[in-house]
Amino acid sequence: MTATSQAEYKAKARIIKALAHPTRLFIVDELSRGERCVCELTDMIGVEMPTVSRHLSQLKNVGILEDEKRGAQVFYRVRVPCVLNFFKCVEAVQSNGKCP
Amino acid sequence: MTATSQAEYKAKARIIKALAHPTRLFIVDELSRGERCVCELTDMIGVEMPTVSRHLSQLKNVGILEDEKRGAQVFYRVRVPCVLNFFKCVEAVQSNGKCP
DNA sequence: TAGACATTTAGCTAAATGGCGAAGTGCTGC
DNA sequence: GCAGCACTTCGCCATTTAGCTAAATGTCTA
Repeated sequence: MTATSQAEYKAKARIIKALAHPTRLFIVDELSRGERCVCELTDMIGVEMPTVSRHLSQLKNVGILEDEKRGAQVFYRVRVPCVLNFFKCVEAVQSNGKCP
Repeated sequence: MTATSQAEYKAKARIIKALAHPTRLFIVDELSRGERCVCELTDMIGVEMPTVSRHLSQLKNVGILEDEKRGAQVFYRVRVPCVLNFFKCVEAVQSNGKCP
């Protein structure tokens, strides 16, 4: 593995890692149905707002989500919808191995 | 988020987490071109064999890879090819956000 | 059966991660 | 202007992760 391709795998891994957490997976799934503000997501998830905020930052920093401030609230939405395809493939891994 | 769906997200996150590492991403990419034994992969990657073996175990444990022992060697291959689609989507995240 | 090779497992350490509460920032409405 | 809400950042701690070396397991061949 060359130094260059090593750096490329690292960059890609960083994006996948952003999805590799139950709470962040829930967030992406929920936002696939439309934008939500941080407080709405916090109500749905069982953790404190600072924690939710940090999960959202991670997803935004790698480019999966984008945010928009409207008044005192910040609304998040999915910027790259194809990440939702991950769910189907993950289900294939979980069950029979037959890809969709 | 109900306890049930929490458990489901956790199970899915575990699979995605298995992919969320540069070395494991390289392994999956390399095995997409055909099976390889542990020593071949170790030669390509710049880390010790025990480390490679543990990466392989993680990918196998979640069901992404399967292995076959032939003589003294163990060959690994991809069990669920659709995980390769992740690469294209990750590239979309990296660039313009346009899904493939 | 002994020695060499391929792989996995175990034990250790350093670094990263995820949670919390407290504190800081910024907008809104009184 | 200040009280209150929405959100982010900070500092802390517990847990997990990834690497290493050493040791264990399994296979082949002389």
